[in-house]
Amino acid sequence: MAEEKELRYDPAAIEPKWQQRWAADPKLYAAEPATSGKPKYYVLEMLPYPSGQLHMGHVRNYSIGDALARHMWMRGYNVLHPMGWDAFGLPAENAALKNNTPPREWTLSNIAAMKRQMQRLGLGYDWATEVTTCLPDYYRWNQWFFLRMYEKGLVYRKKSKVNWCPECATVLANEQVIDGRCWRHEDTLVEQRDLEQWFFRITAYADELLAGLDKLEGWPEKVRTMQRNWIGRSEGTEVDFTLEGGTEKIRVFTTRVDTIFGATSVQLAPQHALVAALTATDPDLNEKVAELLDQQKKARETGDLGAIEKHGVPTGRFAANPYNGQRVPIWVANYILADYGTGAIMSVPGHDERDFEFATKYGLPIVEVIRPAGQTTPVELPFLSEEGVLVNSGEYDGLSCEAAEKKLQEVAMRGAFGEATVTYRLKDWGVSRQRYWGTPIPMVNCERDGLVPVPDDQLPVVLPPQIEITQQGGSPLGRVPEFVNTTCPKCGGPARRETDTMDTFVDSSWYFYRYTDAKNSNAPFDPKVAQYWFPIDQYIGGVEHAILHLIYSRYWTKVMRDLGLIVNDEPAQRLFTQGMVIKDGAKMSKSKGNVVSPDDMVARYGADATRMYALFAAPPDRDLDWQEDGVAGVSRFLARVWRLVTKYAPLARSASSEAQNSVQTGLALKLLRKLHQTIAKITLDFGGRWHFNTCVAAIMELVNDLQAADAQLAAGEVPAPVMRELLRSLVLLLAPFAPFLAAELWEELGGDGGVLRAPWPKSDPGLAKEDELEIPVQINGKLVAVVRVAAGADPKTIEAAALADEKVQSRTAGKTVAKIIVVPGRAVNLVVK
RNA sequence: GCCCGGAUGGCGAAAUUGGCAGACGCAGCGGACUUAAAAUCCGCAGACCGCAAGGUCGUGGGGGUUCAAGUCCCCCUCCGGGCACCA
Repeated sequence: MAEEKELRYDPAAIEPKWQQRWAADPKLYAAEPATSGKPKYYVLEMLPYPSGQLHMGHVRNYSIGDALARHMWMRGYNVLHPMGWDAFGLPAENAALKNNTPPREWTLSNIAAMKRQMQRLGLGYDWATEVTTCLPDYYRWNQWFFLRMYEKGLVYRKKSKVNWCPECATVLANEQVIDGRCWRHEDTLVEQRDLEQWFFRITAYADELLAGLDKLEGWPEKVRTMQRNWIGRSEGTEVDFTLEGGTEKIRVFTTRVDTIFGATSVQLAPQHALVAALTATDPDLNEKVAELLDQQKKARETGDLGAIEKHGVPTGRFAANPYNGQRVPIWVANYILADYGTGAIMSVPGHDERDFEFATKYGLPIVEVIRPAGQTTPVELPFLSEEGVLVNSGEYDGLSCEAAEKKLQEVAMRGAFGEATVTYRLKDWGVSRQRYWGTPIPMVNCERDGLVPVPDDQLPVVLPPQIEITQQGGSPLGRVPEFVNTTCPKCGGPARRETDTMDTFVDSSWYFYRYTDAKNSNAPFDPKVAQYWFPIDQYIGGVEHAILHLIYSRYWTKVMRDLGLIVNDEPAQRLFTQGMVIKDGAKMSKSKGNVVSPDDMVARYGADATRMYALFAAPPDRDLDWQEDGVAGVSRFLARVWRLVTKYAPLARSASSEAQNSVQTGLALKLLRKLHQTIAKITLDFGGRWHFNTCVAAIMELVNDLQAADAQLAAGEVPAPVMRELLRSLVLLLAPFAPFLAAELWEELGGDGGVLRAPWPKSDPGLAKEDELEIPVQINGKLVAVVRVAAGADPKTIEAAALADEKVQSRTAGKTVAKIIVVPGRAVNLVVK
């Protein structure tokens, strides 16, 4: 009875046992110092928000990273594999409102719960380097960076139109507004408000952020494209049109200055500064402009700005084209964006689709100024190509578009009515949040000295621990007098602290540097240590961070480099974005009711089976369809491994020599060959392709082969040293995917030092090579037979073998073999007529 | 509209350079073991025709290149994601 029990694979017994043993060995997953002499490898999964529960997306993300980390440890690398918590943010305040729990308490207990889940999953993190962004020893460095950036002119304050989410009761960055809605509240329309805000000058690095993308070859093309679009660099020309009957200039931005002789109107955004002046005396016009503004606002709110119907009103005023003095009407239009370019455009209906649509609607003239080279008759309008020559453009006629652009820019510069410019879609990063649970901005406002930075020796500006969270608007910190009231660091007089906190994306912009030196209380990190570990060798996370986090952290890296803290230009060498976890055709979410709890899976099948299924069900970059039956299947497989290894472990342990020294023929050779093929396949995949689904499949094949030979193995047909190599290697191959079972079986096989420090098996190409091959024989491209030939057989031998085959002979009898194609090692094809 | 992915059995998927389509797993069917069941083990399994031997068709659709196409080229459809009056 006792024996029978022992033969059952019982993850509920094995896994907690190893979890405890690992917890008792804090050095196990710890990185070694730079002096270790080993090559370094920094593998990082994106740190989670401590919501309280891991979801399957986390499990998948961390299973990928942990498999890689374990593999690299076994390959002898000095591995840094840390974990932390993106612990500031609004949900903690919402929870405080709902449950009357302080945000700090709520957050820290969630962290404890999720950490337990991670440990139960057997994820190999070095908890000594854990980073929790809501603790003062971390966020003081956010403040420190803020001050350094302030000194460098990278932080500034201005009153501006900002995105306001009524639900969050705070400002949002542009990056946090999706289709006019809040990124956290899909149903909540974002409002525009005028507020004094702190900004990070990310646009100062726009060009470098863009250029750097070309060098990030280890990043998915998709992410690079998204960032390129987001930065939205556009080269063009700014040109001043002169207001008729006034001195004002109307500066327009265009990427097609070569078409300027075709401009038949100037279009202003409803918010354009000039509009108010032009409409001041005309209430009727004023009302119409208000309508345009309203349409634009509505379209922005519903997210389909692109589908807005174009409306415009003529102002009755005119402007002069600076190149030829031509008089064109000034309109106000709802499709002109105030915050892009100069908020004013020249309308060239002959060569711009939108302008064409607008001009057609309102009966404005449409003039041809570009024509395909060599064509003598007018071209059909609108003609949108940039390949052509100028017509109807006075002295510039006959120039190519490209040449005309250069020439016209020069003329504008000389005439001081315009210049070549670059415009970006990217805006500066607004970081002020009117929330409590975030990093206090380290500035004070003195009645005498104005804005004064908090000196370094007064950091951190600590968040008051006890605060009543209410739904009142405005910054909660503003209602805490003992926080607000302070003295001016400059004059010692009374002053008020800044009460806004920083966007939580500040926290995650540099957290991965802190891991390298997490306990440092004198600096954010030691530059020498960071230099050793950076850039991150492999960063793994969801594609949803392609713009927000991944652009901010690239920016931060460049700023830190210019502050002299680091030497790398980019944070991560390689980025991997894993697919989503799907169930029943939809992304797992509470609202869809299709959430599978990792805890349930672990309780039912164990951590190994849960993790291994997450790697087996699909390649990591694709979406994964969660099917619980599949987890059960992986669990059955692990049980099979367990029975097989425990059954033959005594035999393997009895081996007194290495497998190389024993005779390798028959079954032993066959199994060793399969083993070495499997090692080669998996090792190759870890090198970058990462199709862990096929790695697991390959291990299954190996186990199937061993299982099929069970009777012969039991009869002792395979010598002990070979069994030892087979089983040990099997366990080592399994170790990155099923760490608990591997640890247990490694011990069972008498392996010492723990499986994580055991060297990754090496494939012997001589052993892996087949000595006989099956070659498909086709006739006119159709498979008719398979012939066996020696591995190195020359084409003649293969051809002869193919022709000798019975089926081939019967198919070719009485016919002419016109041609024989032999691809050695691959195929034979007979062309028969 | 533009830019990325993707479409292969009942299901998740595999095929790394153009060379046996469907590895591996799930679900299914049959068998062994068992009084029985569970567990385990062995076997079958793309579709259609056929008792069988065997044959025909088959990787979203249409065309093409090639001795040979899931894979390369052209056109189209559908699904997922991103961007979108950005002048």
